[in-house]
Amino acid sequence: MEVEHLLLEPQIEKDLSNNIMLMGSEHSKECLAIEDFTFAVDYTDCKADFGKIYSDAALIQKHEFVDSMLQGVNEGNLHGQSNFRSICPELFWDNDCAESLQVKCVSQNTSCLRNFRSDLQTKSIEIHSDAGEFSDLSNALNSPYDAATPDRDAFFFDDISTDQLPDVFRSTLGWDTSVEGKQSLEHHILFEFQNLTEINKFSSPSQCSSMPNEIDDEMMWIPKKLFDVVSSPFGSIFDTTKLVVGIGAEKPVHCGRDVRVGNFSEAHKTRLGDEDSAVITNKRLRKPTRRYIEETSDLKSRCCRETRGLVIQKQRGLHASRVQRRKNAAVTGNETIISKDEFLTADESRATYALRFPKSESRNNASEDWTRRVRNEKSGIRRKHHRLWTLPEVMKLIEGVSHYGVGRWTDIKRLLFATSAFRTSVDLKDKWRNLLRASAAQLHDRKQVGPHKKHVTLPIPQYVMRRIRELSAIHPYPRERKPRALLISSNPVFSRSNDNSSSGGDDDELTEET
DNA sequence: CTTAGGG
DNA sequence: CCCTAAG
Repeated sequence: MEVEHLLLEPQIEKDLSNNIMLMGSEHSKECLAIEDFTFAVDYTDCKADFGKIYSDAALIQKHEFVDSMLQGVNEGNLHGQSNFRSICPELFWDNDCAESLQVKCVSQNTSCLRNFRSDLQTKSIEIHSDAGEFSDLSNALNSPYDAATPDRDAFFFDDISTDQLPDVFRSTLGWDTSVEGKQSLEHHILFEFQNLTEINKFSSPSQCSSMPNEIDDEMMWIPKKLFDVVSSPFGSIFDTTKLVVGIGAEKPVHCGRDVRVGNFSEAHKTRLGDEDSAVITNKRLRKPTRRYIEETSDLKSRCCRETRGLVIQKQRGLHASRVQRRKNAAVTGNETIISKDEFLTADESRATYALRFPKSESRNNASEDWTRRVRNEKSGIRRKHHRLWTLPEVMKLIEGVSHYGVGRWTDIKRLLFATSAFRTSVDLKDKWRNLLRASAAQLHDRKQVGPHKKHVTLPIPQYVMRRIRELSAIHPYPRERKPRALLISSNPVFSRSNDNSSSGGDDDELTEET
């Protein structure tokens, strides 16, 4: 039943005008209001106010979109996908859990209204649109709109010093960045953070398993400019209506694993030889772990797709400074196994967008990063599957716990992490345990040590921490480590009352510890 | 197979 | 993140 209502047809249907109307300015408030404000309270008293940050952008984006749709309707010679998304950035739920309206910009000749994939809660239609006027996030952040909300970034980066930003980036997004400069980094983080959602969407196993490839082809083209800038503070995973609208691309970026690369093959064959790109070997250096095998087979079955891959040893982060990566050795996986398609994808993407998206290859095969290995490390036993938890994932986990309660990890995994093959239910459990510890430790830290503890780990926003604590009160973690004194003291007392005759004096030794 | 818990 | 006991 949980799933059933997710499969319901959204009200937004084939009628294009309805779609336009829905996104019109006069309806913006309804759009923002219909959602379940799970974090409404937090918004009001929290600095890291994503809602305020992004709601503005959302409105702007809606206006922009409507405008250009009305203006450039007849000029569409683009074949790109437009994604217009209005969701809460901290609620980057998988799209399985929400309805998505996808508006596609196609050429005039092929224009038609088409609704497919309704079984996936994704409404797709094709319209005319000239996306040339759309700006990407960088522009948006520097646009006149910025004046209205000059410091919306500041909400998020308030407490983060400049030299910590790279760490913040890495822990939030899961990979390193080479961007330098406070402003650039902040924008970069925000941008990548948003893009993350889009990637998750496209790596949905339901898509690859149930959708014909030819449709995937279209679905996977990511617009060159701004494909996911907008967010607004609404939505819980279970009743979120996402308006996914993006901007058409002149040159498509390939993203995700579920797509045919098409005629890129030749170009990539040559590219494979480039010293810059990668060294390819046919063998795997280590025997795969059990987990690796499981995940591989899991992916295989899910995607009904050939998974015969190449083993690619490649330097990640070609554009990042080595020094910086060395510092974060634990996260620096140099050995990556990805399928051929994915590699090609990444390469193409990097070649095209190296300047703007230095790490776009990481993002593009983010769904495959679970195959990453951590090499060397002082001969130490490294974790072969270390994949940092991103903030969106943490938010999903929290929402899952709030809906299911603690302990129903497989349920949470099924509904919220269905697209994340690398997150097992055990991982969710572990992460929750760690989150509890972190949230508890944070309280202590305030009183105790200095304010600067060096954000090596993901800087979880305060409101997230608060929510975790709320949940931990509602759903106490099973047997969360009691102080040892309690355990020791309780047992002897109990046994003494029942067992007077045999052991009288010995008990005192044990109970002394109280 | 899932969950809890130790490491 | 890994491993394993227990149900």
